[in-house]
Amino acid sequence: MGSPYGLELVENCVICKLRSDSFFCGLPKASLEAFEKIKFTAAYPAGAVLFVEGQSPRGIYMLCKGRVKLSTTSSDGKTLILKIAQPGEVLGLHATVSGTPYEITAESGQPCQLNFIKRDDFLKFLQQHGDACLKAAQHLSRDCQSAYQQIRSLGLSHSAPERLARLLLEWSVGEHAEVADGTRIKVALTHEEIAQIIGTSRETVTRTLADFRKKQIAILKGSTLVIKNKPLLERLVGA
Amino acid sequence: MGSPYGLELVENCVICKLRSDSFFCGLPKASLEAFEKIKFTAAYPAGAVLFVEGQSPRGIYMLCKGRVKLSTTSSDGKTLILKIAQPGEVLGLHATVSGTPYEITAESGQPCQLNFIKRDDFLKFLQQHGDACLKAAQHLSRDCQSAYQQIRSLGLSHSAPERLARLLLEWSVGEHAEVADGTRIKVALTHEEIAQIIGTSRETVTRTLADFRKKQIAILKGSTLVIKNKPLLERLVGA
DNA sequence: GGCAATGTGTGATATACATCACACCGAATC
DNA sequence: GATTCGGTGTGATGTATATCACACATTGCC
Repeated sequence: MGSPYGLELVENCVICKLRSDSFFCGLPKASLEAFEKIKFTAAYPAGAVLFVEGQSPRGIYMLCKGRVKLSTTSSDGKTLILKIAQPGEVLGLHATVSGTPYEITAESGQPCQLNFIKRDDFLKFLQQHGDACLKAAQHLSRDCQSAYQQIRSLGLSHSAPERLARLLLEWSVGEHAEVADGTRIKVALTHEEIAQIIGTSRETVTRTLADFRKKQIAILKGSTLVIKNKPLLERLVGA
Repeated sequence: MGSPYGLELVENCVICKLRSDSFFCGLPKASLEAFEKIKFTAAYPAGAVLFVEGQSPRGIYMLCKGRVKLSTTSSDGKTLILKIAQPGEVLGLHATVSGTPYEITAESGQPCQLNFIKRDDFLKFLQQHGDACLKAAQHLSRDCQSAYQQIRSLGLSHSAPERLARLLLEWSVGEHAEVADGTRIKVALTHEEIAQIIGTSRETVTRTLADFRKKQIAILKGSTLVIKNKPLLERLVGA
């Protein structure tokens, strides 16, 4: 019973402590047991590539633990990050359901535990378990939503500061800690990666962050972000 | 038996000539009859607003006939067009499935026939008919895909000409006619609307089209687009 | 310790494009 | 036939930001 990449593997979904309602594992017992039968649990190191855009879909990956970077790259090497997937998200779902190639690339940002399910098995599973199929539809809806949100951010904002402000605000609704002088958030991203999320250059991110710091709006130091003046951020996005 | 807005309404899905596999109406008989029971067929004039971003979801609209413009608008009035929906597409599906507000606005570009289904009825329908639920998942997958495609276009391209070229190429894979001097395509969009699709200004679209015309790449005259040099267009997108 | 490798800070320069401004054109409408 | 009105063509101008170019900081590694 090893623990590869420092992860404690949980093989059995029924007794798994990572379970949450947003997971497929939130399913009733009958479906969960069927899920259990077709899944392959595996651990991946940081930097592992789960699938690459253009590949035909092998199946879905359910993220139990860790973070996975979803991105797309242009022919000239420019990269755009679509999102950083959190535990509970299902990766490769749209490609698997529609049967068309993955349009995005998935790469683990840190050691991860994932459940893989082969496409055929998964489609059969969806056909036989209506509740699971509905869950799948809900997952897809959420993917659509976050995609639309990013389209808004890229297409409707006039400036890089605006997009950065929008990103910081998005982060602030997730997990964070309220401290005396603002909201503290953990971000494990480089300026380069932030640039790839908001579709700008690394230098612009650095400069804009410097500007935010000078204006006491928000301070990013190492991997801790402190938002000091949320109202001002909200003004920046034109809300 | 009137024909509002010049449309011949088809009330019965089973005998409907508009049916195609991509529709919900491609379902087997049992499900189709259930669908039939809960749907409301209606016709809308050009310019009718089906739903507005921010509204909580009333239900889905299945587009039988006509074109519907899906867009999103920023607080300062700038509009971005996500897509022009074609017959067979289901509108408002993600919001209805996830129960979150519509993030987009749907407006008919011409007289349309639509089937409306109330959210409660639709969710019950999905629960009871696994095949329909799978279809819904497939629809959502396709929505995701087209959203990702637009994200790529907005985030990874370096210039407006590149994005316009990409759009023209997208159009050329749809319905079109091969003529002596190129590929002829119908587009019922103004420069303004094209600008809103590729996220640029109206003037830039006009100028870029003028440039394409001068270089004998593509000519847009009225509502007919003729692509004269497809390879060159492909070079522009960096393919 | 020294030495890569990786990330961050900052200036100078060039340029694509938004924006403003206005002329023009065709199609409705009266 | 005149007149509005929505759409198109085109010039002038300003600005945000990409890009290049380095210096500096931090980390891990031999």
